[in-house]
Amino acid sequence: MNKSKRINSFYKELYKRYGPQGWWPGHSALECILGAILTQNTSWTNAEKAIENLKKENLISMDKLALINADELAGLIRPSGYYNQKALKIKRFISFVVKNYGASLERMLNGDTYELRKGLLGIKGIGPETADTILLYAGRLPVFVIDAYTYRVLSRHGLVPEETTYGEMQELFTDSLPKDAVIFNEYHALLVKVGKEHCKKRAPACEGCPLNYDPHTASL
DNA sequence: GACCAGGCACATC
DNA sequence: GATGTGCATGGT
Repeated sequence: MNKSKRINSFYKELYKRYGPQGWWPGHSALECILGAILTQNTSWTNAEKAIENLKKENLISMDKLALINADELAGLIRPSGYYNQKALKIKRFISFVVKNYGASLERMLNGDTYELRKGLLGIKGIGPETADTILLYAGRLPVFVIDAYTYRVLSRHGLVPEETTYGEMQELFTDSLPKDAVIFNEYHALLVKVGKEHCKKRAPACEGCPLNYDPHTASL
């Protein structure tokens, strides 16, 4: 079985076992974007607490976030960790949208995807994972998100070598799957799910993994 | 108390 | 190019 087929059958197997995840609908594009920044190297539950604080203050708004100062913002997003850094990241992102898209997320997300990705990567504090998360989850654009779970689950199942780069891994998914944001969303969510349950960082390779995937026989 | 959690930038060799 | 470090809270 070639690489693309493995990527496809792995998805089918995960989907069969865990079903649709319906992940991260988020109530708005802006909320998804804030979540993408706030969850950097942080559990989603902590990022969620920070989002709740912003909601309480009615701050999920381009205008409000443009006006608030970074220190006050930092205080509100404290539970997400790295709060001083993240407050600056959010402010820089807002400035980017104001400057380039007249403060309109819709205008931002409806332009050329490749150009937008480059622009997002130009913002200090937004790297490839965060940029792609914004494109996929806020923009519903067919861009595959690679994260720590993706690396771990795929390498432990022998689907890619350990040293695979972000770009290489993304290319593998992009070239193997239909270019569909819904599938990319589901697949990524399923990888996080199985990663959390059966592919923990310290545990020996895939102890108790229900997938029982053997890369040599490619039995999936 | 150590370790982990849906990263990223920057310094140094 | 690889490797190390700061950023920080909250759960296990």
